[in-house]
Amino acid sequence: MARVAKANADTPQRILDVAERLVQTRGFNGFSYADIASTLGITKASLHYHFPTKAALGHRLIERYEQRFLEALEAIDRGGADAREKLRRYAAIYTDVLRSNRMCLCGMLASDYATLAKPIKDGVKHFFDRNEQWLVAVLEDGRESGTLRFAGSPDVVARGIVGALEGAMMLARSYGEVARFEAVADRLIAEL
Amino acid sequence: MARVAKANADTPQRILDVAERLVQTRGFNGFSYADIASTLGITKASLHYHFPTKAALGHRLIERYEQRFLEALEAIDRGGADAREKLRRYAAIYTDVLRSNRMCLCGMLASDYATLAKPIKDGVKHFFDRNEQWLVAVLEDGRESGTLRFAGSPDVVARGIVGALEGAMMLARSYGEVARFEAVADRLIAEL
DNA sequence: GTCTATAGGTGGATAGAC
DNA sequence: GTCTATCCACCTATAGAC
Repeated sequence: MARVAKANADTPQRILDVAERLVQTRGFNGFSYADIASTLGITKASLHYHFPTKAALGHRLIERYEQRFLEALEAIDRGGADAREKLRRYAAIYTDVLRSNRMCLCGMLASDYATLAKPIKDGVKHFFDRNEQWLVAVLEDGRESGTLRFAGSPDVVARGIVGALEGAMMLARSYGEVARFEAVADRLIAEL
Repeated sequence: MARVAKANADTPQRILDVAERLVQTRGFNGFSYADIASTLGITKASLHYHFPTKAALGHRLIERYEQRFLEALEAIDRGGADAREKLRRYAAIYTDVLRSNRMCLCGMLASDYATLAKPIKDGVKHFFDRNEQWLVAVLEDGRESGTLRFAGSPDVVARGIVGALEGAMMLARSYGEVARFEAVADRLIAEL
């Protein structure tokens, strides 16, 4: 017989949910196990049972985030949109994150980079590598089909897009103005 | 009679120098008074004499950083270069910071934004406001003189430039590749 | 203006009962 | 798997001698 639905998801997932929000809003050095514990109503000791160290928690956080991000990119690919519309949907992922007053998890970790453990550093770079790869494919497709027009290598353009969206996101969040991000993102895509 | 030159600059400046580097590399929550003290060979108590609280130190840090940044912009204005060359020199400021393995101080503080005291938050926004104002003037001048060509309002373009440079800087620093930043910055300016 | 000493709190992390 | 209790290192900050 199927288990009766629990009111709460399993504890590791709930821990990751809270930790993810904290990293996205306060940075990796801006929260503690005590913050997560008090939010969930459990003790710090329980957290350490599921994630022995903060570095281990951070590593799992990044794995899950990338996994979900890649799934979102695959969903865009399955949508059958043209290259320009794919870029719009890519930017819309950022907009959605920003609407909840959060930064991109990896954008946040990129600024904390110097203080992070090696596996987390590698996770951050891997995330951005995958983003760039996806964008390069979209840009090449768009250029070939005549949907997009741009000078220079798709590689540099892709890096420019990721950087521009991450940067615009960080600034818009400081001002508390999502519209700031949207205006910049719209223009960025319109220029291609 | 002139004072004999001291081997060290006055203590407050030396404290600010060290703290600035720490914020630019590790973020505001990634360093402590102990880090500054050990670097300078003085005690934490002495630091508190010059800067009572960490927030006060951060506030002074941002004031000094903006002051120097504005001086650099004035130097560009005095150089008599055309609008495009002014943008190149603007980007070169970022490149120089990045070469010393640092992030922009305010870009770093923007990611720590949620954890900062109000005066520091205001300082961050003020810094970016001034950047945008300067860029808008350059963009308008470039458009009128025919040196630059771009669609949309100078305001949005200016915000796009600041965000793109800050974001590209943060990513390039994670990869430890200044060239990554330069390629993106060059293309950004070439597209105008 | 810099020191010693310390307060009072919080950080990540562990041992062992239940 | 969660708890109580605890460790110890570190945090920001202050008091008071020199």
